[in-house]
Amino acid sequence: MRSITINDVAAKAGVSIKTVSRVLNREPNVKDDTRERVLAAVQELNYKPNVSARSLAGSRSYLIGVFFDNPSPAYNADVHLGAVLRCREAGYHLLVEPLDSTASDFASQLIPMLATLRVDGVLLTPPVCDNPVLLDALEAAQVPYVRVAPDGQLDRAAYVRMDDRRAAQEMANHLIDLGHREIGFIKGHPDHGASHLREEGFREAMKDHGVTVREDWVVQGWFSFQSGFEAAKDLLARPQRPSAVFASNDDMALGVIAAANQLRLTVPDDLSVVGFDDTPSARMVWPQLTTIRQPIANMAAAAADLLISGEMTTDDGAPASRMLDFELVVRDSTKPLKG
Amino acid sequence: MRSITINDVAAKAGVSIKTVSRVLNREPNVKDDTRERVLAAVQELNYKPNVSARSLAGSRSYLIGVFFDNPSPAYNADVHLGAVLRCREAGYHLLVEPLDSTASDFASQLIPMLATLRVDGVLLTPPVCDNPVLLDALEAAQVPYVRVAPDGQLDRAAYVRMDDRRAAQEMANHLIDLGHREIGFIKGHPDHGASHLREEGFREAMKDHGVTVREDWVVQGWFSFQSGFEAAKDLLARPQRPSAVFASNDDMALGVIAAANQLRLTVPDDLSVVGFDDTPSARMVWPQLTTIRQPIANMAAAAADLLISGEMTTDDGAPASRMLDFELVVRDSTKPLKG
DNA sequence: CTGCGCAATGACAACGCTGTCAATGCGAAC
DNA sequence: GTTCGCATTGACAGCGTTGTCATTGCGCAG
Repeated sequence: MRSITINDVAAKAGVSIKTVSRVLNREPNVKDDTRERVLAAVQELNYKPNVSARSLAGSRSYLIGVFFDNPSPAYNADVHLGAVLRCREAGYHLLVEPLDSTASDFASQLIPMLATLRVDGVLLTPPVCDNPVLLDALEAAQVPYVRVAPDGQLDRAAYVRMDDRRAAQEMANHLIDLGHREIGFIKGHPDHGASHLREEGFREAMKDHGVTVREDWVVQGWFSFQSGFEAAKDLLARPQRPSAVFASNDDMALGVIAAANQLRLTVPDDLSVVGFDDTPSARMVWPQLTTIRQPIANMAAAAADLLISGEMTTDDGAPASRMLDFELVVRDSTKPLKG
Repeated sequence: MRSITINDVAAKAGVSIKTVSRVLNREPNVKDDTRERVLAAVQELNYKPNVSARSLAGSRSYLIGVFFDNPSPAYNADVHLGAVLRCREAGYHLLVEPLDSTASDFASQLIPMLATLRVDGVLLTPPVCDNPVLLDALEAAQVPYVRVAPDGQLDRAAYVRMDDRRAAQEMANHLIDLGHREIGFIKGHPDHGASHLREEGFREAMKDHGVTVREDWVVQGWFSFQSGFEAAKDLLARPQRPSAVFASNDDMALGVIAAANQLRLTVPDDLSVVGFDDTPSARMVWPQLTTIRQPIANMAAAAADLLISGEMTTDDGAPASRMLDFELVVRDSTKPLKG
């Protein structure tokens, strides 16, 4: 099956291949008349340019890499989906590259890969988006990259994120609006910037409503089910216990629900529980979890956008960035405090 | 950053570029001496061939596509991971292509994509691996493909799978070994071949041990949490209820646990529950779920292997296939029947 | 009517590799 | 010593596109 080349199109449209190339690449200086004739031929022959030839001849590869080392498959899947969809619109394709950032030869594995592929850019998701070794390597290889939900070094490169702080604030407001005052909080992994933002948001909401945070009800967690389970068993076994628990992510919130079940507490009657992330598991329990939906796919799409359009810096030279909206998803794990 | 080309290597090794190419592609008729000299130069310069140039000049693209339309992100992630790892070893890269098989222009979207990319092969996962439109399109475009865990039409093309039937049998054996005789079964989505295999395995194990299957305890589910939840609420509310429930997948098993919790039944004390798949959520509940771990990543790796090696048919012309081992994962949701 | 300037188009090399085929080297057979 | 055959190597032409630069066409000022 010999496939259709630019020559076939050129012949059919009665122009040179270069003119076809110009039309395809939206270059200026083509008469409208000619352009239409070419497009018609393209359509009729169902011509699709050969990516390999394009990238060999030109500067772009029409390939975007996604690097990740995230334990949550749901997160990765959302990133892929969002990015793929946007890429497809622009004729790009997505190359996925799981990374093992714990490996010592991590970076030395990477650079050759970049050299082989000549991707037009890469999309970095947590936690690799905050790996300085990786960022250095990318910059050294002059590969453009956009970070999704980075923790810090925001002035280093373009990024897309959501407002964790304000989301946590809204979540806390939700609990307070339901009448809760005795609210426990389970912190996330201290190495994750989001942990701190979420805690800050929680504290801010409490302060705004003049509710005191009981520090002995603020306990450390590690973003894992197990850590949430144990933190909750500790918290809920005390003589005085909160009427609501705000876990910094869903996995821990599920741990809280499991612990409550074990202690014969009914959620949400005896205890309201909220999480953060809206992972698939959040709906795999009863009661289904009230949580914050991160716009992961949209963030990835926005990141792909920046990469494809090349708008990696603002006019004044600072890294471009996008802040996307989250969504408070109220389900069955929260309930107004009984009179 | 001009990158290193085959010319640089050839110059350094003092041979022609064609000889370098021979070494790199493991072609015969190169003196050991020469080969070593070339490899040394490759090593020293850290040369990596340009994929675009390779695929333009040669027949292979060193790209493998993964098509999927699976609602479970964890499943997809495992597939990607397994495939990527194997691909990387062989210098291949993975292109992910989520498909929307419900879209009407599904196939017409697809063919151009294949034409553009010239992938060396594609990996098909459920449910798209059983989509006849897709298979037809791939065959028409002469794109080799390997199916992971296909339902039927096994003589059509190469595939990799596990023994759902025997896995279900072992799972049932586990329950029977624990002393359970009153076992409920929640069927999976009737359109999925695995549903039937799992049910058969269950029935076979029961028969082997001379235990009668109570047909009123065999209820229909749809592989979703909700369907498991509702099936279990029905099943467990009856005057006579089973001492164990075998759900055809984890999502439904989690539904069973949730229903049990709601009915104030303690798992596993009052009821043993088992699932199938070992999804991440299986560990996000208490008690953690006894289940079957599918070798998803390994299946994907094996599929990539077949694609890369080109061993798509056996010597007698039949499609190649691989059957991989599963694993029974015993956790906390099963317990010996009391007295 | 001529000439200038810019828009529109095309010819051709280059991208980095592989496939084809010719050239060379070398040992064995005569 | 010659010749033949095969193992080894290299020269060169593509692969299908884009970049560069030359050429053509055309409207408008002089």
